Amino acid sequence: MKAGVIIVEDNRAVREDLAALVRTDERLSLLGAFGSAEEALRESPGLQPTLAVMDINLPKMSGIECVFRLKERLPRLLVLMLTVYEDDDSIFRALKAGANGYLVKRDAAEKLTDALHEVQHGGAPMSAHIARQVVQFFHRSERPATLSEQPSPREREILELLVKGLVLKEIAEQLGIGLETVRTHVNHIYQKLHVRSRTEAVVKYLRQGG
Amino acid sequence: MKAGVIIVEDNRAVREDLAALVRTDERLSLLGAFGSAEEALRESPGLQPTLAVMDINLPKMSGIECVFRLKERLPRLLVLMLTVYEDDDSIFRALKAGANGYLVKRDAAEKLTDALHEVQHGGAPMSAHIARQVVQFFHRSERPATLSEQPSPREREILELLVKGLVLKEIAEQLGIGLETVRTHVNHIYQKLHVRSRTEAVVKYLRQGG
DNA sequence: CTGCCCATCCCCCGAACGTGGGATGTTCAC
DNA sequence: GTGAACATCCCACGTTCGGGGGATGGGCAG
Repeated sequence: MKAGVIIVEDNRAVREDLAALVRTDERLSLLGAFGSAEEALRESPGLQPTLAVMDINLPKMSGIECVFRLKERLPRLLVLMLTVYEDDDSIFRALKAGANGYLVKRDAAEKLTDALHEVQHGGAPMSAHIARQVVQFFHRSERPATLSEQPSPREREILELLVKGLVLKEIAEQLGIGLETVRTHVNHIYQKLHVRSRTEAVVKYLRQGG
Repeated sequence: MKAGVIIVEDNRAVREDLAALVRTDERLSLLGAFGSAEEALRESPGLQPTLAVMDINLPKMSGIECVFRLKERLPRLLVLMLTVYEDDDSIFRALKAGANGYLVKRDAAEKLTDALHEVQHGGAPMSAHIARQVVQFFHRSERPATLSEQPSPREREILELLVKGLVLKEIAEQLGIGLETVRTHVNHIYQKLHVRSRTEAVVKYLRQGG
C-alpha cells in the first residue's frame, strides 16, 4: 500500500523537482502538487493524502497557516515542512501548527523520501540545525543564583498573583493586606530577581521553572 | 583532531560494547568509560571530553542529574543520552538538564557513532519515537481563536520586545517609530488577546504563542 | 541580647502605562 | 474601487508603577 503524498510549493521548478523525487520512490504515490496554500486547501480533502510536503514561504497564506487549516480537515495528515529559513520563530510556529518534521531545502534532494518514510512511521525528521534549536528550547538557561536571593514564600505568593495579571490593588485585596505592603514586596522581588519591571519579573519566573 | 568521548553506563557488557563502537571510529577518541555518575563526575573534568554518552538509568545518581552536574563543570560538553525507556517525562527532564541528543538503546549499535558526529556538528540526533514526542510537545491543542484575532506580524514583533522587558519608549527607539504608534500597537495586542495589561499579554504569549 | 530577615504599614514623586479619541497612507481582497 | 486590515502618527486624561524614604513587630541565630 503506497502512501499518498501532496506537495505545496510555489516555485514551479522546485515543485517539480520534489514531485520527481516522490514519483521515483515506489513506496510513495503523488496525489497532487500545488502552487499555493489556497489551492492545496481546496483540492486536498478529496485526495485524502497521508503525507504533505509543505513549503513554509508561500505567497498569500503562509505554509504555517496552511498546515493549521489542513490539519483541521485532515487530522491524521502528517506534514513535513520545507524551508530556506532557519530562524527559530518559523520553526516553532510551524511545530505548533502541527508539523511533524522540518527540513531545510538544501537537504531536500537527498533526504526527502527517507524523511517522508520516517514521518509516516512515527518519527520526526529534522535537519541537524533545526533539531538542535528544538532541543535547545528545553535547555534551562539560568541557574537560580544564590539561595539568599530567592524570593521568600510570601514574595513568591505575590509573584504568582502578578503572573495571573492582577494589579497591586487587587493583590492587596485578595491577600487582605495594604497596597503599600504589596508594593514593598514587589520591590523586594525585583531586587532579588535583578529586574526593574513587572514584565521582566514575570518572564523570569515563568522561564525558570516557576 | 579526534573528539574526546566519555561513556557513562552501569552495565559492564553494554559499556564495553559502546566503548568498542567508539574505538572503531577513527574520528573519535575514547577518554574514559565509567560505571556510575559519581565516577564520571570525579574523573571527567581532568579529561576535558568533547562528547559524552550517558545512560539515563544509573544506580544512585541518575544520568539526568549527572548531565546537569557535568554541564556545570564542562559547559561546552555535548551529551548524547541513551535509554531503554521512552517515557516522555525522562525525555523532557533530560533535555532540560542539557542533553543534546537522545537515542533508545536498540538504535545504539547502529547509530551511535553517527549520532556522536551529528551532535558534534550542531545537530541533535534523536531516535524516531523520541523525536516525535519532542515535536508533539509543541503541537497546539487549542485554536488561537479566530485568525482575525491573531496579532499581525508587526504586533507580534512588538509583543516579543515586551517579553524582553523593554518599556514603550525603548521599543519606539529600537523600531524607529513613534511612542504613540507603539502604544497603539500594544493596545491592539491587548484587544486581540483579550487582556488588559502588559503582564497578562506576556503570560498569554509565553504560555501559548511564543 | 543583638542583629538580621521577614512581613507589615505609610508617604511622596515622577515616569510609565491604559484608554479614549482622531488621522493618514498602503495593500490587498472582493 | 470600495472597504477592510494594517502600520503609522498625534493628543489628553486619569491610573498605576517603580524608586526613594522611614517605621513597627516577630522570629531565629549567633
